[in-house]
Amino acid sequence: MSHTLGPRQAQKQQTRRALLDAGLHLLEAQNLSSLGVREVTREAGMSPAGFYRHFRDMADLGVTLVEESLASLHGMVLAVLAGPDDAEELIDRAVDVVARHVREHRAHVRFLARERHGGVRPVREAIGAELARFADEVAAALAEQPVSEGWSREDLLMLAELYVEHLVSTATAFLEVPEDHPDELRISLRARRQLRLISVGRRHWRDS
Amino acid sequence: MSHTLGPRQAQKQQTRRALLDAGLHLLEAQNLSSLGVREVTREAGMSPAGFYRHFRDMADLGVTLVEESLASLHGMVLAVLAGPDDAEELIDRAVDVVARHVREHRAHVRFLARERHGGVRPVREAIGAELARFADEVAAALAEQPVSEGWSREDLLMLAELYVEHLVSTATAFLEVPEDHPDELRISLRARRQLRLISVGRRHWRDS
DNA sequence: TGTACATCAGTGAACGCGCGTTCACTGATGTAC
DNA sequence: TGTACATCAGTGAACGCGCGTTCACTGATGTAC
Repeated sequence: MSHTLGPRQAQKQQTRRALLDAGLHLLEAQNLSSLGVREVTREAGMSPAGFYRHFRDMADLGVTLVEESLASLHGMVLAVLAGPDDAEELIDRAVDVVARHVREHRAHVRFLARERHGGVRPVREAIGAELARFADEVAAALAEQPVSEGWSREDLLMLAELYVEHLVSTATAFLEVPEDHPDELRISLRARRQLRLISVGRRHWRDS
Repeated sequence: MSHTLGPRQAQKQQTRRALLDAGLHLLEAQNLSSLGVREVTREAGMSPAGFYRHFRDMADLGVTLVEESLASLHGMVLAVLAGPDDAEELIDRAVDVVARHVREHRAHVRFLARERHGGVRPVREAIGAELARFADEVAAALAEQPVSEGWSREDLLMLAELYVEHLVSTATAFLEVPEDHPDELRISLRARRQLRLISVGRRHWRDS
């Protein structure tokens, strides 16, 4: 049960959120490895020392951001995969879900793209672990689809990893274009076409 | 003609190289956006002020690194694509070329992966432009292959972009594993299998 | 070849500045009775 | 309900430090004659 927090805890959570939001905002224009404690607290409107009531250091704040960055996408993509069998429809829905996720969580997605190979080890590793988990779940979802009959666990995982990489690269392509820019359509179409090609390969995998 | 440089110019080039190497080395553990002028000059064994005889700022040094980072891979991949028609053989060679490139230019590849979505705009844009050019060249090379008969320019480009993304993600997968680690084999096998799947899709693209 | 002057890569000192972290503090919230 | 004490989120001052950039300099290299 989610028993209501006392005023003290509620205030603390609010400050914590302000710090995370301030960080997220500043990270649109720089890397975590150059983000400063004073910079974040200034943006959040509090004194520098207060930072340490919430996070040990910037890497700690970063790891928290990783956890919340992939959360919603996870569920939505898996829901799509559990949907209709029709390949075309599945592809369209998957690409739409990614496009929407980028539109609604732009800063989070940018953060993930930026820090996935970034210079802060704990954050990099957290992102890697999340994506690996995601690929496992996608593999499990693929296994449920009729097309996957006769596929080994190993091949399903390599396919899932191909899909996850493709999803990530599609999301980052959306990021490279300003919001509501006409190029968004070009990116969607290309992503769909690539997924269709992979889908064709999948159907003819065994008999070739 | 490459007329020999006088001692003065030769010395200058050597210092410049020392700065680039120092930067490259330091960037194994951090992002460009947190790399300092004093840090690089200290590593290169010279005084801070000397930096400005070679680069306007760190972004300038970064753009130089981008240019030299993709140079050798470019040529090698295109050479592979112009090679034998046999898909299996092509795939094996391509993956080997990537694996070798990562082994021989680890710091450069890490730099590209790290700064591709990093916080330094000119560098990010330089990498994006290089990769776009690379995709164009791959598309042109694909057009020469018999399998591509009947493919539109547009579809060839979307396929080329899929290949380039896959190449990049394979390269970064190699980076995530220590040098000469047994997992390198796992990554190679997975990459080959994924390329094979794409190749199957390609062969059945039109008649599906 | 020698001489007199020009160039310019790299130096070392200096500047003002913002950084991360610590500390004792304060006052609102929580708790025990 | 009221009172007396405990907790602890956020403050403001202080610290020592390394930063980017500038500047006048030096001495080796280049060039004109």
